[in-house]
Amino acid sequence: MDAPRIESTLVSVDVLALRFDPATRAVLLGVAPRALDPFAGELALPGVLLGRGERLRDATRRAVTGKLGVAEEAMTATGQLATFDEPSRDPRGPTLSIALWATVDPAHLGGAGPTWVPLTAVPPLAFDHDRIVADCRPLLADRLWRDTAFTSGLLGREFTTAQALDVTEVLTGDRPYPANLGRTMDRIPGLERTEQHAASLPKGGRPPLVWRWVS
Amino acid sequence: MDAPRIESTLVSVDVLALRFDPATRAVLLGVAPRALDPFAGELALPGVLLGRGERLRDATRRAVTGKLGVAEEAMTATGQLATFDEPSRDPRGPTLSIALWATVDPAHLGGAGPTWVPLTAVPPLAFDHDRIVADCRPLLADRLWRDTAFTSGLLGREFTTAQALDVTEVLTGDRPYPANLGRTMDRIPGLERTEQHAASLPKGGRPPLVWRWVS
DNA sequence: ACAAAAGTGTTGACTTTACACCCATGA
DNA sequence: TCATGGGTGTAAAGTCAACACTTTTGT
Repeated sequence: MDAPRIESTLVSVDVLALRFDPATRAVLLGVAPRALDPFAGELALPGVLLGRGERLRDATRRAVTGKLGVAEEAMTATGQLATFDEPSRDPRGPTLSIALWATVDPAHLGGAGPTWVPLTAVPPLAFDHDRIVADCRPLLADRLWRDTAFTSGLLGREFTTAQALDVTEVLTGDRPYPANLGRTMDRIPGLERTEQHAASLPKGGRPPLVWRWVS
Repeated sequence: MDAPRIESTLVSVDVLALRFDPATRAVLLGVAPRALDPFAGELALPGVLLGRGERLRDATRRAVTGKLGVAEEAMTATGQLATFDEPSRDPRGPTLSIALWATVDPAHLGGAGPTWVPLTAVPPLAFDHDRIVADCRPLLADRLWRDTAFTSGLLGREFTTAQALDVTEVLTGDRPYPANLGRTMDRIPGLERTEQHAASLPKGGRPPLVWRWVS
């Protein structure tokens, strides 16, 4: 807090960019092959060095647009997860890593395809990113249905019960009964069940309800 | 994550150093008057600039021993809370602040007295430290009885039901029934009720049970 | 004995979980 | 009309809050 006596730390922002894919019923994590020296060519979380005076949210945006090639408008929400301070995590030297989540709306995805891998089957990543993903998974699960920014960012403004079931299953590890999840969602302020039903599924079956965020 | 294009951010570590005082039945926050230029003389959370390659826990230790004059052995546990990134929070320039908690054992307190203020009545602090304390309060309350390192650090290796009631009241805002808190504690792994009873209270009344951490 | 404060047992309300049954759709 | 899968209602199980009552101390 006083005069810097030693050279200050580098701070990187590493992002868990998430989107839900209704077709494969999976939550996908955005990763990109590294362009430069350490771990060049290997997959890694999108990350940037935090600029002086830069806000975490802006750095997150920079990482997702720059490294993943996702359009700015596609980013729906962001938030903090945790900080990783292992000095050896970057071979170039000690670097603090602040992990954040960001949700991406598949509808506004540009053409250039970043690599999206299922959150349930993340391949080995560069640096300590495997550990970051592993440590942050329970934090993400905890946010679902309790942090509305996160939940609505992931599911979009409108979604069906079936999609809600899928997302919950991926993040928490088990699939709730549809009835019970419906009651959970009924208790969430700003979320309402509509009269609409989604287009029915290829295999038949009753078409699911559509839910919508209002606030 | 690549070559630094802009000057990197300064990172400070600001600590919510907490101890429980059975005599006044209060949770106390350690603060210290600032020695140097910005806000000199005003009270502030103990904080230091994070050194290059320094671990957060070490910086926390440095802040608590250096700024509060608390002995190294008195620090019982530490943990992360949140990161504050408002660029204008430090008049000297943009500085990231990582807030952490640390628990201090009153038994090992040195002679030199830092300022301990009740967590329920924190005076105005320098920088944005008022905001940090306000934002972190619910995070602390959430950790009680769920994070054993935090809880045992705050209450010590042995404590009475009465003290547990007091700490819970300060952090959560209302005082549970002794019976119900006892049942909550029964469910915590590593915590056991002993056969001992504490010395009785000045005003009379039944002496409370002693609880002890085992693991 | 009385007041104070902690501990015990129990009850009712509420929440969570589970499941049997009903409905809507494609094949 | 059958298989598929979501929706409804409900009942059992579990959790939580409240309180009457008992126990142990100081005065």
